[in-house]
Amino acid sequence: MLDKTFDPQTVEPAIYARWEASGVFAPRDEADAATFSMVIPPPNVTGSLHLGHALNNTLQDILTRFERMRGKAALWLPGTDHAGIATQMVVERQLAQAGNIGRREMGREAFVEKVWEWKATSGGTIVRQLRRLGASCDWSRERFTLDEGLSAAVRKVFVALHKQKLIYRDKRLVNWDPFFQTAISDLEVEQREVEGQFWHFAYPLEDGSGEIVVATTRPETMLGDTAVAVHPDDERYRNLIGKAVRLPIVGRPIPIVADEYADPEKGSGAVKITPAHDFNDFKVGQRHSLPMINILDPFARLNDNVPEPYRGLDRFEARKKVVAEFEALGLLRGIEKTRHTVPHGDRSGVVIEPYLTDQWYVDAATLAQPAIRAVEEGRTVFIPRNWEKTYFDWLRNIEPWCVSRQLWWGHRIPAWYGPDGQAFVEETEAAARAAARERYGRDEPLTQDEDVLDTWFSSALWPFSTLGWPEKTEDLARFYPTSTLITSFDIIFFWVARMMMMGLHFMGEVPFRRVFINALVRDEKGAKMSKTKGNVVDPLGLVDDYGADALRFTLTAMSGQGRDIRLSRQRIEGYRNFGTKLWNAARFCELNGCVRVEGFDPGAARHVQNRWIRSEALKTERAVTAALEACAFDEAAGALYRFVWNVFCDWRLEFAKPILTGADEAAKAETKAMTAWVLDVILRLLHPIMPFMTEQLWEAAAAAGPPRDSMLIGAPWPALPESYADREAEAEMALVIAAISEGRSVRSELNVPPAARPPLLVTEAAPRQRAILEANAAPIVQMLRVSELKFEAAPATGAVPYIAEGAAFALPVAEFIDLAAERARLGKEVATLAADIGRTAGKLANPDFVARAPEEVVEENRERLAEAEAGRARLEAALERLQGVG
RNA sequence: GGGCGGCUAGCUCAGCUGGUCAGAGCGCCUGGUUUACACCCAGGAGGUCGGGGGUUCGAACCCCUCGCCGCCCA
Repeated sequence: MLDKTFDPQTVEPAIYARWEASGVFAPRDEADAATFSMVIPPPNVTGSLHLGHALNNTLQDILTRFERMRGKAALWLPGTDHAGIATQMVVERQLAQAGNIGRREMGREAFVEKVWEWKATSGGTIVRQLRRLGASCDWSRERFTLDEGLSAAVRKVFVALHKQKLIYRDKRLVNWDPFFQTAISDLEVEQREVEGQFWHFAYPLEDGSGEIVVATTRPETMLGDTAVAVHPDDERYRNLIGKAVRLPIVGRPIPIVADEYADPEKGSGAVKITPAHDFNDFKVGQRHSLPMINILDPFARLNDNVPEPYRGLDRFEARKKVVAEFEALGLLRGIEKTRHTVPHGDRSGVVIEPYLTDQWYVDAATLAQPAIRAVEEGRTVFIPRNWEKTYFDWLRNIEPWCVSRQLWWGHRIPAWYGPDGQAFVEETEAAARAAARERYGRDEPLTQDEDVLDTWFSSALWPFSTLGWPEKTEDLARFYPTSTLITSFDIIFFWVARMMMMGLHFMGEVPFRRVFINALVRDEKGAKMSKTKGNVVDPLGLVDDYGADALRFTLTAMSGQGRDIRLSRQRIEGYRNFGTKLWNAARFCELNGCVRVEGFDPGAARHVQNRWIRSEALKTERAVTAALEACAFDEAAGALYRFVWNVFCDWRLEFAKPILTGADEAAKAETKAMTAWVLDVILRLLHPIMPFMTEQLWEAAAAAGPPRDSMLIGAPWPALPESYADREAEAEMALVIAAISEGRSVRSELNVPPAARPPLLVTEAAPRQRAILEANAAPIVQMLRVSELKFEAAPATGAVPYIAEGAAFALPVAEFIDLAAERARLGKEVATLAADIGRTAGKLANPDFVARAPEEVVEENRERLAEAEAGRARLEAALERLQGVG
């Protein structure tokens, strides 16, 4: 016997444990089964579940469960990402809080050991949380980007790309994060618009013949200036090109060069050039072979390349001092307020410095070409398609990817340097030694590169490294390329594009056939959730309050493409109620003996209501299947919601009641069996979205009737035959439903007391309609709360007429009704019909419409007009009779 | 500056290839002891589909333009 309500708190974890123990999360072994595979976007080991994860993983789980039920060998491979900077930061902070010695004092080896300790105890919280959500991933294949196998893949890829000259070491400007003292990639830089100032500085010409004014938002960089640039066509400065200015404070003479980078329209038209600290200036410096003077240390303090009083100063201190000194020298020509964009580290939040260092780069432009083609040719498809544009834009303008990071937590770069600085890039130290011996003719001491690789470098290999590459594993052969990737738009560049590049390069095939980009979850006011704003909603709190099923259904129903999700508790409550509704429907079935019958053939049903609900179930199955195949998750949820609540509960079960209490034993037996069958179909169709409650109900229904072959998670998807469709039954029931609905409206609008039981008169009906109404008299009587169904003309006065599906009905309720109310109702009905008639007649009166519109549309309008006119005539007649009475 | 998305009932959103397309849920209002369900049932009110222009026999849907709002890139 089912409890009064579903109790997710206790039931869900127990069900999950049973699923997990049963081994059903692993792909089935059958060799000839079609495969479905998907890798999880690996969350950071430091992370905990937020709503974005909840949505993303719910959708993945839906697909996995769907395909598993369809009999495919379905693999959803989980894992986590070592998240270089983030993890290092977490552990450093923890060490500091515990009063421990810092990372640098501790040394690399000891620190990395601490991080592993941390990972063992606190890492992977999120993986446990995914279980609470119901994620049916194959935990036996769980991976971590720093696993031995994945590390081997990283080394192999790095070495191979190096030998192919697609990875190289170069001295270039990087985005330097002074907080972490590491280089970061372009993508990890956030451009923030801030209030700033332009300081106008005068640089005296060396020959004393005047000055040239430059403006800057970063005054301290002037200490590293090595030129002033003017536009070659700028008349004002033409005669100064080739001359020099004496750099104030520093005293260094620097040349005035002609370069188109200088914009005559901006400021004075002259621009100071600091090649070692600005990306544009760097290019100018290269064009004019200017010296590049690095004036910063890794902490963004000024180094020994600046005058003594500035050495060791923080960059912002130095800025103030430079401005003060210019002012003292009488060379400050003005200060102007401005809004400008300043690069900030996305993790550290500090201002990023362009910084000249040696780093490893991936030749992304070359690797991007096949990645672009694959999407152009549709070998990988984005859903929604619009995102392809974003993908192309980025890949077509891609810059070299700086992959080295000055961190300790990550994959150490497999490069060893000889005494002369020669790099030997090999998968192992032994191989590097061998290579060195070859070059030097003897063993020389080698030192390994101190740096590690960008975390995204290992994530880029995720779709094949997790399947065992570089080993030729069975999994790799079976599951690569993966079927679908479900992820969020914000990592199309970081991750999706890079997986495409690496997958194509090393596997020769795209890493996934489809990329579904899911929505962004916001708070109910539409704001992006962020820790700093404090509006982050913890999904597990919602799971505790409403159950995982309710949260999953909510996220799914709201996951429409191209729109953000604004999540509110009210909404979740609504879908929790939906679950309760289903639960109660199942209780009804149980209470009324709607038990599954061995060998029951829905196709052989005779009773119109059973043929009808079978036909409706078929439509729903088709809609849900098509929606899930197309990743239209919200449509699947919507179709199920409507079917369960508005068809099955609102109508089917109500129709069943008179049969179940009636005397027709054959109809009763058929109705019970059909009801149980439909409930089973519902449970199966709904299972991917609401796995817990459906599993529970599946088990409960197994108490009676034939035994179950498996848990619901392993049950086959209902692929119903087309022969279950029954247009005739649908049309019949449409009339019955309309007769009841319209009749209810009449009663309600005229305030007929609920207890009143007038007869329902059918005053006009086609012979077929008459037969249908006769056959369905029982449910109509019960659901419309009338005494009986009679086929006769309405009495001259006091019967309230209404129209449904072209048939005319009347309720003789004269004694209850307020004539004014009835007049108002009829008046309104007539007005509605008149408006419709006006619109339709107008169309038909238009010769262009009749001539140009398709014949079927014209015909449809003719029928519509005729029906509306007939209805209006009847209601007007009624209105007239009423006038007579009133 | 370039690109993308949004602007439909009080709120959150559906409306797929132009022709019952003006819808749903929540909220609101009115009824309800119909033995599955008040996390419910029945009924109802609410919108000139952001503004303007155009294409078309016909536009929430296509085109142009303007206006806000959000995001991405430079």
